[in-house]
Amino acid sequence: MSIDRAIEVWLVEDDQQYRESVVAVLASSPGFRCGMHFASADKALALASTELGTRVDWPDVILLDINLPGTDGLTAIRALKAAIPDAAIVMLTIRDETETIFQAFRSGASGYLLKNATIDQLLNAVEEAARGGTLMPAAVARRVLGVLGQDRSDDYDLTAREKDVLREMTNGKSQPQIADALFVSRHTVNSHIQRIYEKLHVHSGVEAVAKAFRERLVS
Amino acid sequence: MSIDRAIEVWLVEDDQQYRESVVAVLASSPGFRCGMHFASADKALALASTELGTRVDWPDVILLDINLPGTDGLTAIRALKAAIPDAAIVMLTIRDETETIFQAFRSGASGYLLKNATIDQLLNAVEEAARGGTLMPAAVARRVLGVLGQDRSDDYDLTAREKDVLREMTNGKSQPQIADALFVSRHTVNSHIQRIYEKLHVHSGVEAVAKAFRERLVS
DNA sequence: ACCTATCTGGTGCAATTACGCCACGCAATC
DNA sequence: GATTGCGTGGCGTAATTGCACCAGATAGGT
Repeated sequence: MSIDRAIEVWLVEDDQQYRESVVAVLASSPGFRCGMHFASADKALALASTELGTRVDWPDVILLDINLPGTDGLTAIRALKAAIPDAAIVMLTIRDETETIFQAFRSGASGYLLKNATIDQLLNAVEEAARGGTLMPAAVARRVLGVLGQDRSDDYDLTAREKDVLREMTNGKSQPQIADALFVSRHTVNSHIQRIYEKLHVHSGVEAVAKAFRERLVS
Repeated sequence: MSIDRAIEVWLVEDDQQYRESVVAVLASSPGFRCGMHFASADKALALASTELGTRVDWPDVILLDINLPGTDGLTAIRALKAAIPDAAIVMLTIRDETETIFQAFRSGASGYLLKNATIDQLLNAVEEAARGGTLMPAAVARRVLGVLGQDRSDDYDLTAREKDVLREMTNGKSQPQIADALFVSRHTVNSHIQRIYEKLHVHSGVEAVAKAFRERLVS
Protein backbone atom coordinates (compact mmCIF):
# COMPACT_ATOMS: atom_id res chain seq x y z
CA MET A 1 0.00 0.00 0.00
CA SER A 2 1.26 3.41 -0.90
CA ILE A 3 2.36 5.43 2.09
CA ASP A 4 3.06 8.64 0.19
CA ARG A 5 -0.04 10.20 1.63
CA ALA A 6 -3.26 8.93 3.05
CA ILE A 7 -6.14 8.73 0.62
CA GLU A 8 -8.53 11.54 1.49
CA VAL A 9 -12.11 10.38 1.42
CA TRP A 10 -15.34 12.29 1.71
CA LEU A 11 -18.54 10.52 2.52
CA VAL A 12 -22.04 11.58 1.54
CA GLU A 13 -24.60 9.36 3.17
CA ASP A 14 -27.84 10.16 4.94
CA ASP A 15 -28.16 7.01 7.03
CA GLN A 16 -26.40 8.08 10.19
CA GLN A 17 -25.64 4.57 11.34
CA TYR A 18 -24.11 3.49 8.07
CA ARG A 19 -22.23 6.76 7.75
CA GLU A 20 -20.63 6.31 11.14
CA SER A 21 -19.58 2.75 10.42
CA VAL A 22 -17.88 3.77 7.21
CA VAL A 23 -16.16 6.67 8.91
CA ALA A 24 -14.97 4.30 11.63
CA VAL A 25 -13.66 1.83 9.08
CA LEU A 26 -11.78 4.53 7.22
CA ALA A 27 -10.38 6.03 10.41
CA SER A 28 -9.01 2.69 11.54
CA SER A 29 -7.52 1.83 8.17
CA PRO A 30 -3.97 2.99 7.61
CA GLY A 31 -3.59 4.88 4.36
CA PHE A 32 -7.11 6.30 4.48
CA ARG A 33 -8.49 9.48 5.93
CA CYS A 34 -12.08 10.55 6.07
CA GLY A 35 -11.86 14.32 6.17
CA MET A 36 -15.48 15.24 5.72
CA HIS A 37 -18.78 13.51 5.84
CA PHE A 38 -22.18 14.84 4.94
CA ALA A 39 -25.77 13.76 5.30
CA SER A 40 -26.74 15.18 1.92
CA ALA A 41 -25.19 16.07 -1.41
CA ASP A 42 -26.43 19.63 -1.03
CA LYS A 43 -24.36 20.12 2.09
CA ALA A 44 -21.30 18.73 0.39
CA LEU A 45 -21.82 20.98 -2.60
CA ALA A 46 -22.37 23.98 -0.38
CA LEU A 47 -19.04 23.39 1.31
CA ALA A 48 -17.31 22.70 -1.97
CA SER A 49 -18.40 26.05 -3.34
CA THR A 50 -17.88 28.20 -0.25
CA GLU A 51 -14.51 26.74 0.56
CA LEU A 52 -13.50 27.00 -3.04
CA GLY A 53 -9.75 27.14 -3.20
CA THR A 54 -9.22 27.77 0.49
CA ARG A 55 -8.90 24.20 1.63
CA VAL A 56 -6.00 21.94 0.88
CA ASP A 57 -7.50 18.63 1.87
CA TRP A 58 -9.72 18.13 -1.14
CA PRO A 59 -10.83 14.53 -1.39
CA ASP A 60 -9.22 11.98 -3.65
CA VAL A 61 -12.36 9.92 -3.49
CA ILE A 62 -15.96 10.76 -2.71
CA LEU A 63 -18.24 7.99 -1.51
CA LEU A 64 -21.67 9.05 -2.63
CA ASP A 65 -24.93 7.46 -1.68
CA ILE A 66 -27.59 7.42 -4.37
CA ASN A 67 -30.63 7.63 -2.18
CA LEU A 68 -30.29 11.04 -0.62
CA PRO A 69 -32.65 13.73 0.64
CA GLY A 70 -32.60 16.79 -1.61
CA THR A 71 -30.38 16.39 -4.63
CA ASP A 72 -30.14 12.69 -5.29
CA GLY A 73 -26.80 11.01 -5.73
CA LEU A 74 -27.00 10.47 -9.47
CA THR A 75 -27.73 14.12 -10.06
CA ALA A 76 -25.02 15.17 -7.66
CA ILE A 77 -22.29 13.36 -9.59
CA ARG A 78 -21.93 16.02 -12.26
CA ALA A 79 -22.11 18.86 -9.79
CA LEU A 80 -19.50 17.30 -7.55
CA LYS A 81 -17.20 16.56 -10.45
CA ALA A 82 -17.58 20.13 -11.61
CA ALA A 83 -16.76 21.46 -8.15
CA ILE A 84 -13.98 18.98 -7.41
CA PRO A 85 -12.67 17.72 -10.75
CA ASP A 86 -9.81 15.68 -9.32
CA ALA A 87 -12.00 13.58 -7.08
CA ALA A 88 -13.04 10.08 -8.11
CA ILE A 89 -16.61 9.33 -7.22
CA VAL A 90 -17.68 5.94 -5.99
CA MET A 91 -21.38 5.29 -5.71
CA LEU A 92 -22.58 3.61 -2.57
CA THR A 93 -25.99 2.10 -2.74
CA ILE A 94 -28.29 -0.75 -1.90
CA ARG A 95 -29.78 -0.81 -5.39
CA ASP A 96 -28.05 -2.58 -8.23
CA GLU A 97 -30.36 -1.93 -11.12
CA THR A 98 -28.78 -1.88 -14.52
CA GLU A 99 -30.09 1.50 -15.53
CA THR A 100 -28.94 3.12 -12.33
CA ILE A 101 -25.49 1.67 -12.72
CA PHE A 102 -25.10 2.86 -16.27
CA GLN A 103 -26.39 6.28 -15.46
CA ALA A 104 -23.88 6.57 -12.67
CA PHE A 105 -20.98 5.64 -14.92
CA ARG A 106 -22.22 7.83 -17.71
CA SER A 107 -22.37 10.75 -15.33
CA GLY A 108 -18.75 10.23 -14.46
CA ALA A 109 -18.69 7.89 -11.49
CA SER A 110 -15.63 5.69 -11.35
CA GLY A 111 -16.97 3.00 -9.08
CA TYR A 112 -20.11 1.38 -7.85
CA LEU A 113 -20.30 -0.33 -4.50
CA LEU A 114 -23.19 -2.13 -2.96
CA LYS A 115 -23.75 -1.35 0.69
CA ASN A 116 -23.41 -4.95 1.66
CA ALA A 117 -19.83 -4.91 0.41
CA THR A 118 -17.17 -6.17 2.76
CA ILE A 119 -14.69 -3.83 4.35
CA ASP A 120 -12.02 -5.18 2.01
CA GLN A 121 -14.12 -4.44 -1.01
CA LEU A 122 -14.78 -0.94 0.23
CA LEU A 123 -11.14 -0.20 0.84
CA ASN A 124 -10.04 -1.81 -2.41
CA ALA A 125 -12.59 0.18 -4.33
CA VAL A 126 -11.51 3.44 -2.74
CA GLU A 127 -7.86 2.66 -3.29
CA GLU A 128 -8.38 1.76 -6.91
CA ALA A 129 -10.57 4.79 -7.52
CA ALA A 130 -7.87 7.01 -6.07
CA ARG A 131 -5.51 5.57 -8.67
CA GLY A 132 -7.94 6.45 -11.38
CA GLY A 133 -9.14 2.91 -11.85
CA THR A 134 -12.47 1.26 -11.37
CA LEU A 135 -13.60 -1.58 -9.21
CA MET A 136 -16.90 -3.24 -9.79
CA PRO A 137 -18.30 -5.83 -7.43
CA ALA A 138 -19.56 -9.08 -8.86
CA ALA A 139 -23.19 -8.08 -9.09
CA VAL A 140 -22.31 -4.86 -10.88
CA ALA A 141 -19.65 -6.31 -13.12
CA ARG A 142 -22.01 -8.91 -14.48
CA ARG A 143 -24.31 -6.20 -15.70
CA VAL A 144 -21.73 -3.89 -17.18
CA LEU A 145 -19.82 -6.66 -18.83
CA GLY A 146 -23.08 -8.13 -19.96
CA VAL A 147 -23.51 -5.14 -22.20
CA LEU A 148 -20.18 -5.75 -23.83
CA GLY A 149 -20.71 -9.43 -23.58
CA GLN A 150 -23.52 -10.52 -25.81
CA ASP A 151 -21.95 -12.32 -28.68
CA ARG A 152 -23.68 -11.22 -31.78
CA SER A 153 -24.52 -14.75 -32.81
CA ASP A 154 -27.85 -13.63 -34.16
CA ASP A 155 -27.12 -11.66 -37.29
CA TYR A 156 -30.37 -12.65 -38.94
CA ASP A 157 -28.56 -14.18 -41.92
CA LEU A 158 -27.96 -10.82 -43.51
CA THR A 159 -25.84 -11.08 -46.64
CA ALA A 160 -22.65 -9.08 -46.91
CA ARG A 161 -24.29 -6.56 -49.18
CA GLU A 162 -27.27 -6.22 -46.89
CA LYS A 163 -24.93 -5.52 -44.01
CA ASP A 164 -23.27 -2.86 -46.13
CA VAL A 165 -26.59 -1.19 -46.71
CA LEU A 166 -27.59 -1.51 -43.07
CA ARG A 167 -24.30 0.03 -42.02
CA GLU A 168 -24.87 2.98 -44.29
CA MET A 169 -28.33 3.34 -42.86
CA THR A 170 -26.88 3.50 -39.36
CA ASN A 171 -24.64 6.24 -40.65
CA GLY A 172 -27.78 8.22 -41.22
CA LYS A 173 -27.78 8.14 -45.00
CA SER A 174 -30.86 8.23 -47.17
CA GLN A 175 -31.46 5.64 -49.87
CA PRO A 176 -30.02 7.77 -52.70
CA GLN A 177 -26.99 8.58 -50.56
CA ILE A 178 -26.45 4.90 -49.88
CA ALA A 179 -26.74 4.22 -53.60
CA ASP A 180 -23.99 6.77 -54.21
CA ALA A 181 -21.80 5.33 -51.50
CA LEU A 182 -22.13 1.78 -52.78
CA PHE A 183 -22.09 2.67 -56.47
CA VAL A 184 -25.42 1.08 -57.28
CA SER A 185 -28.80 2.47 -58.19
CA ARG A 186 -31.30 3.60 -55.63
CA HIS A 187 -33.57 0.80 -56.75
CA THR A 188 -30.99 -1.76 -55.76
CA VAL A 189 -30.62 -0.13 -52.40
CA ASN A 190 -34.33 -0.23 -51.96
CA SER A 191 -34.41 -3.91 -52.84
CA HIS A 192 -31.77 -4.69 -50.27
CA ILE A 193 -33.60 -2.65 -47.70
CA GLN A 194 -36.80 -4.55 -48.34
CA ARG A 195 -35.00 -7.81 -47.69
CA ILE A 196 -33.36 -6.38 -44.59
CA TYR A 197 -36.79 -5.49 -43.28
CA GLU A 198 -38.02 -9.00 -43.92
CA LYS A 199 -35.08 -10.58 -42.16
CA LEU A 200 -35.16 -8.24 -39.18
CA HIS A 201 -38.95 -8.34 -39.02
CA VAL A 202 -39.25 -4.58 -39.12
CA HIS A 203 -41.20 -2.23 -41.32
CA SER A 204 -39.25 1.00 -41.48
CA GLY A 205 -35.83 2.51 -41.52
CA VAL A 206 -35.91 3.85 -38.00
CA GLU A 207 -37.00 0.47 -36.73
CA ALA A 208 -34.20 -1.26 -38.61
CA VAL A 209 -31.56 1.16 -37.38
CA ALA A 210 -32.84 0.94 -33.83
CA LYS A 211 -32.75 -2.84 -33.93
CA ALA A 212 -29.31 -2.80 -35.52
CA PHE A 213 -27.93 -0.75 -32.65
CA ARG A 214 -29.80 -2.59 -29.92
CA GLU A 215 -28.65 -5.99 -31.10
CA ARG A 216 -25.22 -4.72 -32.02
CA LEU A 217 -25.45 -5.79 -35.61
CA VAL A 218 -23.27 -2.77 -36.25
CA SER A 219 -20.55 -1.08 -34.29
CA MET B 1 -8.83 -9.97 4.01
CA SER B 2 -10.61 -13.24 4.09
CA ILE B 3 -8.67 -15.94 5.89
CA ASP B 4 -11.08 -18.74 5.12
CA ARG B 5 -8.70 -20.13 2.58
CA ALA B 6 -5.90 -18.78 0.47
CA ILE B 7 -6.86 -17.67 -3.00
CA GLU B 8 -5.51 -20.24 -5.42
CA VAL B 9 -3.93 -18.61 -8.42
CA TRP B 10 -2.61 -20.09 -11.64
CA LEU B 11 -0.32 -18.12 -13.86
CA VAL B 12 0.08 -18.46 -17.60
CA GLU B 13 2.92 -16.31 -18.83
CA ASP B 14 5.73 -17.02 -21.25
CA ASP B 15 8.17 -14.38 -20.07
CA GLN B 16 10.14 -16.34 -17.51
CA GLN B 17 11.37 -13.30 -15.67
CA TYR B 18 7.96 -11.75 -15.27
CA ARG B 19 6.46 -15.12 -14.39
CA GLU B 20 8.90 -15.63 -11.58
CA SER B 21 8.34 -12.18 -10.14
CA VAL B 22 4.60 -12.70 -10.04
CA VAL B 23 5.02 -16.12 -8.45
CA ALA B 24 7.30 -14.58 -5.86
CA VAL B 25 4.84 -11.81 -5.12
CA LEU B 26 2.00 -14.27 -4.69
CA ALA B 27 4.08 -16.60 -2.54
CA SER B 28 5.01 -13.82 -0.17
CA SER B 29 1.49 -12.44 0.09
CA PRO B 30 -0.64 -13.93 2.83
CA GLY B 31 -3.99 -15.09 1.53
CA PHE B 32 -2.65 -16.01 -1.89
CA ARG B 33 -1.25 -19.22 -3.28
CA CYS B 34 0.21 -19.81 -6.68
CA GLY B 35 -0.36 -23.49 -7.25
CA MET B 36 0.62 -23.79 -10.87
CA HIS B 37 2.33 -21.69 -13.44
CA PHE B 38 2.74 -22.33 -17.14
CA ALA B 39 4.68 -20.89 -20.00
CA SER B 40 1.82 -21.39 -22.45
CA ALA B 41 -1.93 -21.73 -22.51
CA ASP B 42 -1.61 -25.09 -24.23
CA LYS B 43 0.27 -26.53 -21.28
CA ALA B 44 -2.31 -25.21 -18.87
CA LEU B 45 -5.11 -26.67 -20.95
CA ALA B 46 -3.34 -29.99 -21.22
CA LEU B 47 -3.08 -30.22 -17.48
CA ALA B 48 -6.65 -29.06 -16.99
CA SER B 49 -7.94 -31.86 -19.18
CA THR B 50 -5.71 -34.70 -18.00
CA GLU B 51 -6.13 -33.92 -14.35
CA LEU B 52 -9.85 -33.51 -14.82
CA GLY B 53 -11.55 -34.12 -11.53
CA THR B 54 -8.54 -35.59 -9.79
CA ARG B 55 -7.07 -32.45 -8.32
CA VAL B 56 -8.55 -30.48 -5.52
CA ASP B 57 -6.58 -27.30 -5.83
CA TRP B 58 -8.33 -25.88 -8.88
CA PRO B 59 -7.59 -22.20 -9.21
CA ASP B 60 -9.90 -19.46 -8.09
CA VAL B 61 -8.17 -17.09 -10.43
CA ILE B 62 -6.10 -17.59 -13.56
CA LEU B 63 -3.71 -14.85 -14.57
CA LEU B 64 -3.46 -15.17 -18.30
CA ASP B 65 -1.03 -13.39 -20.56
CA ILE B 66 -2.37 -12.39 -23.95
CA ASN B 67 0.83 -12.65 -25.93
CA LEU B 68 1.61 -16.35 -25.75
CA PRO B 69 3.30 -18.88 -27.98
CA GLY B 70 0.85 -21.37 -29.45
CA THR B 71 -2.74 -20.67 -28.50
CA ASP B 72 -2.90 -16.97 -27.73
CA GLY B 73 -4.42 -15.69 -24.54
CA LEU B 74 -7.60 -14.33 -26.01
CA THR B 75 -8.39 -17.66 -27.66
CA ALA B 76 -7.50 -19.56 -24.54
CA ILE B 77 -10.07 -17.75 -22.43
CA ARG B 78 -13.02 -19.78 -23.68
CA ALA B 79 -11.14 -23.05 -23.49
CA LEU B 80 -9.97 -22.37 -19.96
CA LYS B 81 -13.41 -21.33 -18.83
CA ALA B 82 -14.82 -24.49 -20.35
CA ALA B 83 -12.24 -26.63 -18.58
CA ILE B 84 -12.35 -24.78 -15.27
CA PRO B 85 -15.70 -23.00 -15.08
CA ASP B 86 -15.29 -21.74 -11.55
CA ALA B 87 -12.07 -19.89 -12.22
CA ALA B 88 -12.08 -16.17 -12.82
CA ILE B 89 -9.70 -15.15 -15.56
CA VAL B 90 -7.67 -11.96 -15.33
CA MET B 91 -5.81 -10.90 -18.43
CA LEU B 92 -2.25 -9.79 -17.95
CA THR B 93 -0.78 -7.80 -20.77
CA ILE B 94 1.32 -4.92 -21.89
CA ARG B 95 -1.16 -3.91 -24.55
CA ASP B 96 -4.20 -1.87 -23.70
CA GLU B 97 -5.92 -1.55 -27.03
CA THR B 98 -9.64 -1.09 -26.93
CA GLU B 99 -10.49 -3.98 -29.22
CA THR B 100 -8.31 -6.38 -27.30
CA ILE B 101 -9.89 -5.37 -24.04
CA PHE B 102 -13.40 -5.82 -25.33
CA GLN B 103 -12.65 -9.12 -26.90
CA ALA B 104 -11.22 -10.34 -23.62
CA PHE B 105 -14.33 -9.35 -21.72
CA ARG B 106 -16.60 -10.72 -24.39
CA SER B 107 -14.81 -14.02 -24.16
CA GLY B 108 -15.47 -14.16 -20.47
CA ALA B 109 -12.50 -12.57 -18.77
CA SER B 110 -13.32 -10.87 -15.51
CA GLY B 111 -10.36 -8.58 -15.25
CA TYR B 112 -7.69 -6.85 -17.24
CA LEU B 113 -4.37 -5.89 -15.75
CA LEU B 114 -1.54 -4.07 -17.40
CA LYS B 115 1.88 -5.53 -16.69
CA ASN B 116 3.12 -2.30 -15.25
CA ALA B 117 0.51 -2.56 -12.52
CA THR B 118 1.68 -2.21 -8.96
CA ILE B 119 1.76 -5.15 -6.62
CA ASP B 120 -1.22 -3.72 -4.82
CA GLN B 121 -3.18 -3.50 -8.01
CA LEU B 122 -2.29 -7.05 -8.88
CA LEU B 123 -3.36 -8.41 -5.52
CA ASN B 124 -6.49 -6.30 -5.43
CA ALA B 125 -7.45 -7.47 -8.88
CA VAL B 126 -6.91 -11.11 -7.99
CA GLU B 127 -8.81 -10.73 -4.76
CA GLU B 128 -11.71 -9.02 -6.42
CA ALA B 129 -11.79 -11.49 -9.25
CA ALA B 130 -11.91 -14.34 -6.75
CA ARG B 131 -15.02 -12.72 -5.31
CA GLY B 132 -16.59 -12.65 -8.74
CA GLY B 133 -16.02 -8.95 -9.23
CA THR B 134 -13.94 -7.01 -11.65
CA LEU B 135 -11.15 -4.55 -11.23
CA MET B 136 -10.05 -2.39 -14.06
CA PRO B 137 -7.01 -0.16 -13.92
CA ALA B 138 -7.40 3.44 -14.90
CA ALA B 139 -6.27 3.04 -18.49
CA VAL B 140 -8.63 0.15 -19.05
CA ALA B 141 -11.54 1.61 -17.17
CA ARG B 142 -11.52 4.73 -19.28
CA ARG B 143 -12.00 2.66 -22.40
CA VAL B 144 -14.66 0.33 -21.10
CA LEU B 145 -16.63 3.07 -19.46
CA GLY B 146 -16.16 5.12 -22.59
CA VAL B 147 -18.29 2.59 -24.38
CA LEU B 148 -21.04 3.19 -21.92
CA GLY B 149 -20.94 6.77 -23.05
CA GLN B 150 -19.50 8.69 -20.17
CA ASP B 151 -20.15 12.12 -21.48
CA ARG B 152 -23.70 12.89 -22.27
CA SER B 153 -23.00 16.54 -21.69
CA ASP B 154 -24.07 17.32 -25.21
CA ASP B 155 -27.76 16.60 -25.23
CA TYR B 156 -28.46 19.33 -27.76
CA ASP B 157 -30.87 21.09 -25.42
CA LEU B 158 -33.68 18.72 -26.20
CA THR B 159 -36.76 19.39 -24.13
CA ALA B 160 -38.23 16.63 -22.02
CA ARG B 161 -40.99 16.05 -24.53
CA GLU B 162 -38.58 15.97 -27.41
CA LYS B 163 -36.59 13.34 -25.57
CA ASP B 164 -39.78 11.36 -25.11
CA VAL B 165 -40.41 11.46 -28.83
CA LEU B 166 -36.82 10.62 -29.64
CA ARG B 167 -36.95 7.68 -27.28
CA GLU B 168 -40.06 6.36 -28.99
CA MET B 169 -38.34 6.77 -32.32
CA THR B 170 -35.44 4.67 -31.08
CA ASN B 171 -38.01 2.08 -30.13
CA GLY B 172 -38.79 1.83 -33.79
CA LYS B 173 -42.18 3.46 -33.72
CA SER B 174 -43.70 5.44 -36.55
CA GLN B 175 -45.09 8.91 -36.03
CA PRO B 176 -48.70 7.74 -35.57
CA GLN B 177 -47.54 5.06 -33.16
CA ILE B 178 -45.62 7.63 -31.16
CA ALA B 179 -48.71 9.80 -31.11
CA ASP B 180 -50.66 6.91 -29.62
CA ALA B 181 -47.97 6.15 -27.09
CA LEU B 182 -47.75 9.75 -25.90
CA PHE B 183 -51.47 10.49 -26.20
CA VAL B 184 -51.08 13.41 -28.57
CA SER B 185 -51.92 13.94 -32.20
CA ARG B 186 -49.62 12.88 -34.98
CA HIS B 187 -49.22 16.54 -35.91
CA THR B 188 -47.77 17.27 -32.52
CA VAL B 189 -45.37 14.40 -32.87
CA ASN B 190 -44.35 15.72 -36.24
CA SER B 191 -43.77 19.17 -34.79
CA HIS B 192 -41.54 17.77 -32.10
CA ILE B 193 -39.66 15.71 -34.64
CA GLN B 194 -39.00 18.75 -36.78
CA ARG B 195 -37.49 20.52 -33.80
CA ILE B 196 -35.46 17.46 -32.93
CA TYR B 197 -34.05 17.47 -36.44
CA GLU B 198 -33.14 21.13 -36.14
CA LYS B 199 -31.41 20.61 -32.83
CA LEU B 200 -29.57 17.49 -33.89
CA HIS B 201 -28.79 18.92 -37.31
CA VAL B 202 -30.25 15.91 -39.11
CA HIS B 203 -32.83 15.57 -41.83
CA SER B 204 -34.48 12.21 -41.37
CA GLY B 205 -35.64 9.69 -38.84
CA VAL B 206 -32.89 7.17 -39.46
CA GLU B 207 -30.29 9.89 -39.10
CA ALA B 208 -31.81 11.07 -35.85
CA VAL B 209 -32.02 7.57 -34.43
CA ALA B 210 -28.49 6.77 -35.54
CA LYS B 211 -27.17 9.93 -33.92
CA ALA B 212 -29.19 9.27 -30.79
CA PHE B 213 -27.58 5.87 -30.37
CA ARG B 214 -24.09 6.99 -31.33
CA GLU B 215 -24.09 9.87 -28.90
CA ARG B 216 -26.07 7.93 -26.36
CA LEU B 217 -28.83 10.45 -26.05
CA VAL B 218 -30.92 7.41 -25.26
CA SER B 219 -30.25 4.23 -23.39
C1' DA C 1 -25.33 -28.71 -66.59
C1' DC C 2 -28.55 -27.49 -63.19
C1' DC C 3 -30.23 -25.22 -59.27
C1' DT C 4 -30.17 -21.78 -55.79
C1' DA C 5 -28.86 -17.69 -53.60
C1' DT C 6 -27.45 -13.21 -54.26
C1' DC C 7 -26.82 -8.85 -56.43
C1' DT C 8 -28.40 -6.04 -59.45
C1' DG C 9 -31.93 -3.14 -61.93
C1' DG C 10 -36.51 -1.71 -62.88
C1' DT C 11 -41.88 0.05 -62.65
C1' DG C 12 -45.72 1.72 -60.20
C1' DC C 13 -48.52 3.13 -56.51
C1' DA C 14 -49.86 3.93 -51.73
C1' DA C 15 -48.32 5.46 -47.50
C1' DT C 16 -45.42 7.90 -44.80
C1' DT C 17 -42.53 11.50 -43.87
C1' DA C 18 -40.20 16.09 -44.23
C1' DC C 19 -40.95 20.68 -43.69
C1' DG C 20 -42.80 24.90 -44.61
C1' DC C 21 -46.38 27.96 -42.25
C1' DC C 22 -49.71 29.03 -38.74
C1' DA C 23 -52.04 29.33 -34.01
C1' DC C 24 -53.37 28.87 -28.87
C1' DG C 25 -52.66 28.03 -23.85
C1' DC C 26 -49.70 27.98 -20.16
C1' DA C 27 -45.92 28.58 -17.07
C1' DA C 28 -41.87 30.82 -15.95
C1' DT C 29 -39.29 34.90 -16.24
C1' DC C 30 -38.40 39.62 -16.60
C1' DG D 1 -47.92 42.85 -17.61
C1' DA D 2 -45.12 41.52 -21.34
C1' DT D 3 -42.03 38.32 -23.12
C1' DT D 4 -40.24 33.94 -23.85
C1' DG D 5 -40.09 29.02 -24.14
C1' DC D 6 -42.67 24.98 -24.43
C1' DG D 7 -46.31 21.77 -25.53
C1' DT D 8 -49.99 21.28 -28.22
C1' DG D 9 -52.73 21.18 -32.61
C1' DG D 10 -53.42 22.08 -37.44
C1' DC D 11 -52.84 22.38 -42.97
C1' DG D 12 -50.66 21.58 -47.48
C1' DT D 13 -47.25 20.12 -50.53
C1' DA D 14 -43.26 17.88 -52.11
C1' DA D 15 -40.21 14.39 -51.39
C1' DT D 16 -39.11 10.10 -49.69
C1' DT D 17 -40.04 5.67 -48.52
C1' DG D 18 -42.49 1.10 -48.22
C1' DC D 19 -43.80 -2.54 -50.84
C1' DA D 20 -45.41 -5.61 -54.49
C1' DC D 21 -43.94 -7.77 -58.42
C1' DC D 22 -40.75 -8.35 -61.93
C1' DA D 23 -36.26 -10.09 -64.24
C1' DG D 24 -31.31 -10.58 -65.99
C1' DA D 25 -26.44 -11.55 -64.47
C1' DT D 26 -23.41 -14.00 -61.66
C1' DA D 27 -21.49 -17.04 -58.63
C1' DG D 28 -21.46 -21.43 -55.79
C1' DG D 29 -22.56 -25.91 -55.00
C1' DT D 30 -24.91 -30.75 -56.62
